[in-house]
Amino acid sequence: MGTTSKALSLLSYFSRAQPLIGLSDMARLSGLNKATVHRLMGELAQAGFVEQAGSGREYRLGPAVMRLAALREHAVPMRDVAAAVLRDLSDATGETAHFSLMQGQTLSTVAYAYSPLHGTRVTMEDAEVLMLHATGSGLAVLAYSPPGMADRVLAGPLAARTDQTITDAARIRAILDEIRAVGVAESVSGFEEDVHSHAAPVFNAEGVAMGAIAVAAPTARMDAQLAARIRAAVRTQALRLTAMLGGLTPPDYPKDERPRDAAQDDSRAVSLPAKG
Amino acid sequence: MGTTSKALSLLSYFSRAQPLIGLSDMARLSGLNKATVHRLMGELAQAGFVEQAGSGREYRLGPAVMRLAALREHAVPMRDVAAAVLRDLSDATGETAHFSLMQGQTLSTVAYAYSPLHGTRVTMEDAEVLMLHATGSGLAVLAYSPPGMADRVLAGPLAARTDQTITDAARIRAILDEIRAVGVAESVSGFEEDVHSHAAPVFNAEGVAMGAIAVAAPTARMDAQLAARIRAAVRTQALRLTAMLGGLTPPDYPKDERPRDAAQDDSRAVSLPAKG
DNA sequence: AACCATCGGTTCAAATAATGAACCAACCAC
DNA sequence: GTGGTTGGTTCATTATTTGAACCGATGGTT
Repeated sequence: MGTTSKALSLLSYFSRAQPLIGLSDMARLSGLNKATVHRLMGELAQAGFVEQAGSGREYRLGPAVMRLAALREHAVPMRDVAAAVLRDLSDATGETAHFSLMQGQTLSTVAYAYSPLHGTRVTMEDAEVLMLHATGSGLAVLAYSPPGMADRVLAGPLAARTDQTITDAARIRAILDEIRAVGVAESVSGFEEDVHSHAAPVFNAEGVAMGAIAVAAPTARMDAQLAARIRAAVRTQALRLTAMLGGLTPPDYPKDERPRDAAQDDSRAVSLPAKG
Repeated sequence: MGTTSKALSLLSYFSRAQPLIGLSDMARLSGLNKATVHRLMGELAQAGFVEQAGSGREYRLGPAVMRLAALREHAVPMRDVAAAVLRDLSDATGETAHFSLMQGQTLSTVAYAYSPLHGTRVTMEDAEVLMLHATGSGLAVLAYSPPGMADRVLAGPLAARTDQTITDAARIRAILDEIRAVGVAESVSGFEEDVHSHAAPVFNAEGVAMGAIAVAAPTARMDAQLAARIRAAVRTQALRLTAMLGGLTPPDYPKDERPRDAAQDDSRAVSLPAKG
């Protein structure tokens, strides 16, 4: 790993939960020597990527990222494009819609839209990181990533966010096959309790999944009818968003939703009917 | 300069005008060896800070900056805070208001607000870089930066954006003194033709200028009355924004707008009355 | 079709920058 | 005081970065 990668990796330790990180903490988190971290943070600070917070001498993300983000958004107005699609998607389903993008090894939320239809809804956080094996979006992306990708992720430790998170690699592999057969992924309470999400992949110009859009609904509200409506809508809108972002939906992506049995699995249901 | 700084400096060559940069171009722009640039861009790409655009193999800013920006904005909601202040400022003046922050050696626009009052208005670009010697905001910041700062900037080449840009270092030094006497900076057509801007510094917790807010109006609309209203408003709102961002307005900052002669300079007017 | 100037990308010995254990001084809780 | 922190520094050792030269491919010119 090059020095630059190390420096950039330091930035990834900042999160919503931990916006301020001290020198020693950063050294511990990254596993790098304190002197090394000090120098790297110094360089990052000089470039404005981090700054030292007023009171303590802890570091936080700096203003330079704001400038770069504005330029990125101007060059690739993904967020705006996605916002329009998400609005349609949440209108069509009456539930929360969100769009997440792969960045390195993680999936992070780019935009979301709520529906005013119900008083209760699934809420999202800006820039939330979604676990690949425990969310509908993550599974949708894994199903349509290069083979090595899923292998790498499933080889690593699979943390359980809830007691319904599936952490068995073999079972997940089977689920990925099922997703590929239908084009839509599903997760019930795998990431947050009482959240049932459906997701479909969004492809880049090479036909590889670069992210996913999803609809997240309270499990209490989910039934066969709503699920069918959501699957159809998320599928349609994913195709549309892929096109709008200049991506290419691969030829082997299922052409249209197949007829499904109305019967749902029990509460632990996560997979889609394997039916081919 | 460390390797990390070199890598980060590459990111600064992306701009609104040049969102896509090829390998050879980047090597030329940065003055680094092509092989070096290739490796650094590779590391930046791996971390998601840049990506290679679909068609050519040129680079552009990547999705990672979006995520970091969302976290930064969550930790330090400057943009939101500034947006409210700018709204008030543009309402009070009927003209375009904007807020810019120092990042390294340059001043870049963070947020702006338009007034619906007039059909013609000064328009802003996201993340625009403002020249320190040629804009009201830049002069306001220079006037309230550590002494070395102005020396460094004025020692370098002072480019003329328009034929009314002041490029004489001695003259600018005199103008900075005048700004310090009144607390508000002014620039007429120094950056864009037919734009008259007034600016006031925004201070950080150490009492050093970290940026400026400004009101930009078409020169055709500027008269003594409007100028007086703008000066008062930009001053008030700068004090307010400094407070809201946890900054400290230094004790020697002029307490209130002094009575001024109604007489304006001729068209080349840029300085404020030196009166002390 | 030959030519020339690009382009992005690669190679490898030489040069340079990164590294980390040990060491500060300052701060805080006890 | 004492012990365990903190952020920050030093410098000999080590490993990474560097850049001239070199690819093959592409695209325009003659």
